[in-house]
Amino acid sequence: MKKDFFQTIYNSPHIGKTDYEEIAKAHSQMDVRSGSLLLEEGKIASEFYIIEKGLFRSFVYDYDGNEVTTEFYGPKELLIESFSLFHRSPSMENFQALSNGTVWKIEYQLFQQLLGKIEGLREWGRTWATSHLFIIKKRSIKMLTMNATDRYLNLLNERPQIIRQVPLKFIASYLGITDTSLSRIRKEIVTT
Amino acid sequence: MKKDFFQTIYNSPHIGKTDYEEIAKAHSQMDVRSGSLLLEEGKIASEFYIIEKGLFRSFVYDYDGNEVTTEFYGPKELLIESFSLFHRSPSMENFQALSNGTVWKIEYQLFQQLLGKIEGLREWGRTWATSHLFIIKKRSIKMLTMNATDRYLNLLNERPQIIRQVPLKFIASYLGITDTSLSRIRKEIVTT
DNA sequence: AGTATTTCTTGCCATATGGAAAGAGTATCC
DNA sequence: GGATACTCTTTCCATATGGCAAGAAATACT
Repeated sequence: MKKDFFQTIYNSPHIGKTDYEEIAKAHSQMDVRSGSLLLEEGKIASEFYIIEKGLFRSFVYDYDGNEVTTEFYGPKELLIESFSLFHRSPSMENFQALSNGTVWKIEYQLFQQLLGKIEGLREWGRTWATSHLFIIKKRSIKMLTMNATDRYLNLLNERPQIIRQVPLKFIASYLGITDTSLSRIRKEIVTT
Repeated sequence: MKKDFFQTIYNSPHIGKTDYEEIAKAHSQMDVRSGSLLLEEGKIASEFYIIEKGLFRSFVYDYDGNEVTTEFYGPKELLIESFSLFHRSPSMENFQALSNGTVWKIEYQLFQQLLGKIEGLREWGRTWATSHLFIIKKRSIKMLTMNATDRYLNLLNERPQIIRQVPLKFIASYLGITDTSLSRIRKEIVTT
């Protein structure tokens, strides 16, 4: 059921049943084809997405114009560039579908209206923001303190399905190395 | 004037004069000696700080037990481990004074009360959270896309006073390299 | 099926960074 | 003023990672 899906996503003890119905109504379903972009660098995000089905990634361009994958996203995760969305400023990141999929989209204005009406949703937002901050901090610390092999093993452990479904070059740039190096690391691991 | 200070910190068009008086009253001044810790890993943050004077850093320990500096903080910046504070969970980070200084401290409970009373403060909080998220994302992208020399030059450009005042080993661990490497990089830059 | 495209691996060599240890320089303390 | 503890640089060598290019393997297209 549609309502249950949003209850899982916007999970908070202070959001009531009728609130979830209103939240559900504010989202619209959207099919996405593999490779398509849901947000492009430089544009202002006017909506965000909740993934129902499929695999996605966010990426930026480095100084040499190479794509650098910053995160992978799967079902029940949010595809949101919060700074661009809430500050109405150009996005730094790109969102791309890595497979065909289905997402639930919600417009900025509509979400702001819900935030104004539902205190529990504001609370959910604070929790999301602090948790997300925490996750990004942890990732950035890992980038600093672990070597490439350990980062790969860590990803393999935490998100095995990513490794299986995603082309090596995206995984490599996510780990901060070249696809050549990742290929060598894989070989090393297999033979160990 | 004390109130002006907090007006600069919690800057928001929707916070009134009397609100700022109440906010100012909720903070207490505290002198800090160089080297002392304001928060330790594993403890639950029960307060946060606004820096009036002095230089601070946050750091974590890597798998080998080495300290890794995650950020530097100067006057008018917040020393806050938001996840620990708002989720009442053990802190991942440590806060340390790198010089003698003065901070304004506010207790969790007191801040929660202010948040409950002042809508403008909640709005300020949302802005702070999204901006902070953005800053950390940018930093983590820099770690991925720039080499050590460029990261050093970038820091030198953005926060020259850090380079002048902070021991090289802290800067090195912030950049994700050893002090030996940073020393070599410095030499290379001077002769170029 | 057959061709084109993408993905992955491998080899060779260059460069960046690390680890350990020694020594020089600087600040601190009594 | 001298002892002590930091701080920073330097050297030697080891290891990790990158760049390029070729080829193999897998996948997509018609």
